Amino acid sequence: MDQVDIFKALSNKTRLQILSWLKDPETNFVEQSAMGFENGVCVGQIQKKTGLTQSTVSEYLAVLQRAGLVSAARVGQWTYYRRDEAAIKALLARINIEL
Amino acid sequence: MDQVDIFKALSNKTRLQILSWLKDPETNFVEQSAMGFENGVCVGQIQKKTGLTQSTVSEYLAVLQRAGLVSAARVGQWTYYRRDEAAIKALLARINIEL
DNA sequence: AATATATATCGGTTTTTTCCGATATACCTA
DNA sequence: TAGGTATATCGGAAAAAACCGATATATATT
Repeated sequence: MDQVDIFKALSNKTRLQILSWLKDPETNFVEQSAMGFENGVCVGQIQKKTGLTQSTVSEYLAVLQRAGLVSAARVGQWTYYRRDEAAIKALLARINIEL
Repeated sequence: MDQVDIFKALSNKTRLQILSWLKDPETNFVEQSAMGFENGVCVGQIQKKTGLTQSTVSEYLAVLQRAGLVSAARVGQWTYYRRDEAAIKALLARINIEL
């Protein structure tokens, strides 16, 4: 994934919000507390919070994943997304040098 | 200028290249060496290097400027653009915290 | 097997971005 | 003032992104 595509992934208000929410799932996705956040947050919870349709949010999560900013884990019928902190850190390091 | 718009400004290969070239004008814009780089690099030099049309490059520089990434200085018939290092630094600091 | 739930994918409409050529504006020089 | 050069702006065609609803797929449950 090249730099331009990473910036494109970040060029959308909703996607930036999702990334931000995923920094603190306990606070931002209270409904999921019962099942815990070990694997991240499932699509449905994120979708509800954005107010956009399921298909749109699914696509947005795919964009973030292709950019390497989040990772996905399928568990049963759910797909959980979480930030890929290592990748984000690496990206920041790179941007700090290159920009 | 909000975060999304800054990322949008960075979501284009040519604009990223321009930003990168402007880090080292002496190396990247040899033709302008005679007049020096005190005020930055003039549009024509940048345009030549991109291979795009004059109007496109002018618009791209305006996008970078609106994002606060470069500043412009008119001198005679020329407009010189240069990186706004302070703004870029501030942006990086913010991204490092918020992303 | 049948039904239900969660997510992904597909096809389409609308909006935005990319890039162009033509033209306008600003400045410089004779 | 007239003509030349540098840049900005305008109008538009083509490509990409932002969404959506409908449908497909995967898993779970009965």
